[in-house]
Amino acid sequence: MYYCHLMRRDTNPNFMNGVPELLILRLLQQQEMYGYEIVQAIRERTGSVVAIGEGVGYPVLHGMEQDGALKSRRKSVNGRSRIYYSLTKRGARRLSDLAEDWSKLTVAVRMVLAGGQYGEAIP
Amino acid sequence: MYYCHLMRRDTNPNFMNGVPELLILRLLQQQEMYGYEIVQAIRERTGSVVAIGEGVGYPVLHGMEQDGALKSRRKSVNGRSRIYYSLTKRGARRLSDLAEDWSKLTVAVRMVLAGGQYGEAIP
DNA sequence: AATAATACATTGTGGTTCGAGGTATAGCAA
DNA sequence: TTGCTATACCTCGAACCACAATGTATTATT
Repeated sequence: MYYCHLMRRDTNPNFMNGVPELLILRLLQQQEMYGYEIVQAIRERTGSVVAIGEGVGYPVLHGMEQDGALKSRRKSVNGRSRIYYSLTKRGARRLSDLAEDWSKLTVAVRMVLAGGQYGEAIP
Repeated sequence: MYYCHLMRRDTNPNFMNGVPELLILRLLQQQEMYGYEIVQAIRERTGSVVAIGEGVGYPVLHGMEQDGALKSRRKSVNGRSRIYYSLTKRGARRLSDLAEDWSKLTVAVRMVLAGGQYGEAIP
C-alpha cells in the first residue's frame, strides 16, 4: 500500500476541532435534518470552506445522541429510510455554550493577530 | 494509578486545533521571543481565553523550527540561557496562509451561526 | 446493464492539545 | 540553612478528533 505523503490536504484548514459539532447543533436548532442532508447543507452554506465528510458527520451525530444532546426518529421518504435528528434541551444548552466559546476564541485570536491586547478597542 | 475521569477540562475551549501555531507565528513576526515568554504573552494578550501550557508551546516551536518556519539562537540574559526564535521567510509564508484559512473559516462559521449563506451580506 | 446519487455506517491513521511530570538556576524570605 | 516562588528548558502518555478509505444497500438516471 502506497501513501502519497506529498499530497496536499486541500480539504479543510487545520482549525476544525469542534467545528463540526458546533455547526451541526446550529443547523438542527433551526430544523430537523438527517445525516446526509446535514453534511451537504454545511458544504453549501459555507461555500465549501467547511466540507466535512460523512465519516465525520455520522460519528458526531451518534456521539451527540449518546450524550443526550440529540434525539432521533426514523422516517421513510420515497422508500428511503432516513434518521432525522433534532435538538434536546441539553443540546440547546450545549450549542449556546459552544457558540460562546467560539465567540470568545475568535475575539481573542483577532486581538493577537491585530497586535493588541484583549479588552482593547477593535481597530 | 488513579485518574479522575470526572475532572472538567476548564482550560481552553475545544476549538484549539492549529491556534497555538497561528498565534506563535504572529507573535514572532512582531519580535524575537523565547518559549517561556511566548506562552505568557499569549495568556496575557488573550485575557487567559487562550492559555496554552509549556507542554504545547515547546513541541510546537521545535516542530516549526524543523519545518524551517523558525530559526533560533541562544542568548544568555542575567545568567539565564534562553532560546530566542524568529520567523524565516517560510514562516512568514506559513503565517499568511494560516491567517487566511482562519479568516475564511470564521466567516463561514459566522454565516452558519447567523443562519445565512456564504456570500450573503453580514447583518 | 451500468453508473451516479442517496443514505447509512465503521475502521485505521495521524496530528495536536493537554496534563503531569522532570531538570536546573536565580531571587527572596523565614 | 531551608524553603518557596519564579524563571526556563524539556519529555512523555493519554485522549481526542478530523479525515480518508472502504463497505453496504437502495433508488434514479443514462
